[in-house]
Amino acid sequence: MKTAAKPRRRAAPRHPAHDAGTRDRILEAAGEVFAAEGFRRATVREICARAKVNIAAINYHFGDKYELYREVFSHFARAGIEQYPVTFDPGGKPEPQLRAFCRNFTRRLLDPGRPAWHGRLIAREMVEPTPLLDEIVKSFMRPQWETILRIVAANVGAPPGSELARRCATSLIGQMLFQHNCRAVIDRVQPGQEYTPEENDRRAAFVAEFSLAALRALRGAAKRKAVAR
Amino acid sequence: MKTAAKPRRRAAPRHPAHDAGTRDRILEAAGEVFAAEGFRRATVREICARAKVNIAAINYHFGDKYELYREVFSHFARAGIEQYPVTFDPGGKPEPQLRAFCRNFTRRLLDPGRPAWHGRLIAREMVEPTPLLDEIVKSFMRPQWETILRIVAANVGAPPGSELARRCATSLIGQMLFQHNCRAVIDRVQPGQEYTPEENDRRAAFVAEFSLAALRALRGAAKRKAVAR
Amino acid sequence: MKTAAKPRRRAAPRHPAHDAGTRDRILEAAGEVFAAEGFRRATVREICARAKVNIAAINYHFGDKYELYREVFSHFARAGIEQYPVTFDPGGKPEPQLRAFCRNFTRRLLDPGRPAWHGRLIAREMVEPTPLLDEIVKSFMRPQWETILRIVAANVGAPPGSELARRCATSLIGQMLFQHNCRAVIDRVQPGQEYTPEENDRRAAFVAEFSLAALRALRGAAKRKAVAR
Amino acid sequence: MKTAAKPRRRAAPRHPAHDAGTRDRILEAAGEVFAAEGFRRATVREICARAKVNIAAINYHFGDKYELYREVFSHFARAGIEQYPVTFDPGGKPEPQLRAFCRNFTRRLLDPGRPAWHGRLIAREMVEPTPLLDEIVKSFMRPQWETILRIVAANVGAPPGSELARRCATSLIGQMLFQHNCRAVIDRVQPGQEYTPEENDRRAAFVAEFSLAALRALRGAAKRKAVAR
DNA sequence: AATGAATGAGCCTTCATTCAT
DNA sequence: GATGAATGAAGGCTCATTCAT
Repeated sequence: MKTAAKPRRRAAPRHPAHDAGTRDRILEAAGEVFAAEGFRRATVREICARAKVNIAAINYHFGDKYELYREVFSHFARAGIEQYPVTFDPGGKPEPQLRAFCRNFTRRLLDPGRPAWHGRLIAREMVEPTPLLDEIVKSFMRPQWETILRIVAANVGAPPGSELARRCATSLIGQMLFQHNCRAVIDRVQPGQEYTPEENDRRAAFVAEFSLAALRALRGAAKRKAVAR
Repeated sequence: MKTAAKPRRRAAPRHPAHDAGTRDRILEAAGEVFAAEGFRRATVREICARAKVNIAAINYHFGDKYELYREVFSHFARAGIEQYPVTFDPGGKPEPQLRAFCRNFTRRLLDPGRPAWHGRLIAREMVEPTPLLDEIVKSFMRPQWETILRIVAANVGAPPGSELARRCATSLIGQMLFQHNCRAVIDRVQPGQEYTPEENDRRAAFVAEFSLAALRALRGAAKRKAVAR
Repeated sequence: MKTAAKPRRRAAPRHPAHDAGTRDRILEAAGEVFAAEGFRRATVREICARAKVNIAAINYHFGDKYELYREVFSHFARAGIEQYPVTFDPGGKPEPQLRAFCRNFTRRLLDPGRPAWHGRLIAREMVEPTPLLDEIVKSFMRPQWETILRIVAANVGAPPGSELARRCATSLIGQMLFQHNCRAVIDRVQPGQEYTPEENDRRAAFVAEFSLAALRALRGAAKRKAVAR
Repeated sequence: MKTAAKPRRRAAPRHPAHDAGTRDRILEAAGEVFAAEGFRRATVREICARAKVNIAAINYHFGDKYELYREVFSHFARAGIEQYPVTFDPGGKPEPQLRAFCRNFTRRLLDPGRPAWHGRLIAREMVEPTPLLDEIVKSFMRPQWETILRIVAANVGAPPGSELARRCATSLIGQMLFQHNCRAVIDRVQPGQEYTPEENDRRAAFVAEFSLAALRALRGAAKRKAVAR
């Protein structure tokens, strides 16, 4: 992760379909390891071992560890978004949209499979930022954040740009991220947690209902306040 | 992080007013660095440099890096708890208790001062556990978790052991921890954040109101459901 | 000297004629240093300096200092045994066998050349044991000890399992090992020692004659005692 | 163990009979540790811990670790020699003298008690010499070596200065030192060894008889050779 | 006379990276 | 296109020693 230019970074390989993909195997293994360990704790040796490639392959294909990390991120970005989209339909009913958002967001964090890696990479990045964070924020988080803001805003009956909407969205996301980032503690304080898809969906559903209850109440309060004025 | 006993660890210095306390300077610097970087990323060299002591001083006073970490934790534990207590008064009103809890918990995480390091150490420990975590859970988190559970339970009208109470408490804590752990992202997505004591209290107040609204609604729902049966 | 498996240890290099063998240079230098200093006092820095390789090369090729040590041991074991074998021929005459054993054993300890390192490593291990000792005893010493016991037993006319044979063999080996392990003292008390191959053979011959005289006498005594009964 | 002069070394303490002897406690503990571990592996921390004195006490009383080692050596020299003397009586019978020497020498090496430390220090010094060795040789070993030579010479019927006598004496001592220095191996190859005083005396007796048998035979051979001329 | 505290050199190891096929 | 080998920086830790009471 040098700050200076990377003189030795190669472009994408000239013959991308060579042997079923050394490069792809690395991306796969790296996704796994980065998602599980974060950027810093992940080691290139571990990644190469899992990908069954030489340790120099990372440097050859990606330049350095950090560039690999970037590639991994954008490589899984598409899969993650396609599988667990966050969309806002102005004509749709607000509550189901929020429920869907919670479900997809939670799956992205807690499901063990590959498409979930993307969500986990972002979660990691929140806790342990790398220089990539700025790019992620610009290209990825901000748009989704706007979407979420609109969903929440529609539920709470306040403009997406309002402080109220922002705070509500923050509360909503915090509840879900906590369940992933702090799993080590949750599992110790409340032993016997399961992370089956069904149980994860129950978690998501609870967060949705908890938050919807809050949003409804706050919407009412906001209205009453407005009326009172 | 040896598993065997540490025969060489010293007790507190006999001449506490030696020269402003090398040992204390180390604890101070270590608190700073551990809170900011976490156990693994923190280096003893950095800590010693900040404390302006020789690198071997850590070995002398604490045995090794991990024992220093433990010591830092318990050193700031007292200050953190005294300053920002979490208590439950069975005779008190549930809602103010929850508001007080939110305020203290948030301060412990977001205030820039020293007594807040304790909260931050725990937050770090959640994201990047060390063997200390098991001890912390047993001696520190579990009791506080029980307290929080009771506060939440009193608000939602369900027994502290119920799944409902547990899920609500999880949601509550997640909202607050998120604001600390993911500050790097929040500050980028919502630029212009301030972390003055006043603003932190406002954050706490919002989480409290958001959650109280949810709890009230869930309490009603639970009751209605009970009646309906 | 980890107890766990060493996943990262490499097999012998695929391109053995790389540049005269970094790996071999390390083994050579390590043999030299370990034989001269013992495991603990030998430093990887010294070894790498002599081998003119980077200090991390040891980690790359062998995992850690202790694994290097093991490798050095077995690397020189073959040479040492092939060059200076210890065998027992049941049909052969006992006395020449004992003389040959003394000659080979002594050469293994005192000859300045490389094949003698093996004997010296074992001599070191006797004085300053490492965990490797248990392995050496099992895989290497015990078989040779049995051989020596049989040679001695044939000379003294007692079964190899008898206490007499064991004590005699111990005396025999002690005489030779002393000349290597305690060379520092011998050279000072009896200045002017030479360690030419010829002189070493004379040492061996004396130990053989000294011991044979003793064995013959003990054999006679044992017989007479047996007759007397 | 600097080679330069020791500027900070204190003379013996001014009030030697202060409190039952911090200094003596250090000597005692150091004897124990040095005898068991050798100079280099022994640590001042371990010694101070056993002596229950501050770690700086060694420096205060002895200057540095090496000077302590010297003091320990000469401190126990007297006790060792008095308890296990090596003497030669020109009028005495040679064989009992050799038996006595073997017994005393072996006790000095294998007995667990304090007076044996001195012998063990010397044995250590043989295997792992320090600069002290030269002094020991001059002041201590050489005289004893002469005595032993005379005993052996009287038994083998050759002049003490002869090569024969020297070689015989070397063989004799080697047998005994081996049993101490290489105990780690002996115990593994021949499990079940005991080191009771009685058993140690049996070891000594065997070495004596083994060597006496050899010496007698060599004496005869030497005579016959002389007659033949 | 004695000590707790502090020091600096040195050790083994790990890691991402780069060299030379 | 791919790899085994090699590198240098950095990290945690231990030790004998010295400082300042």
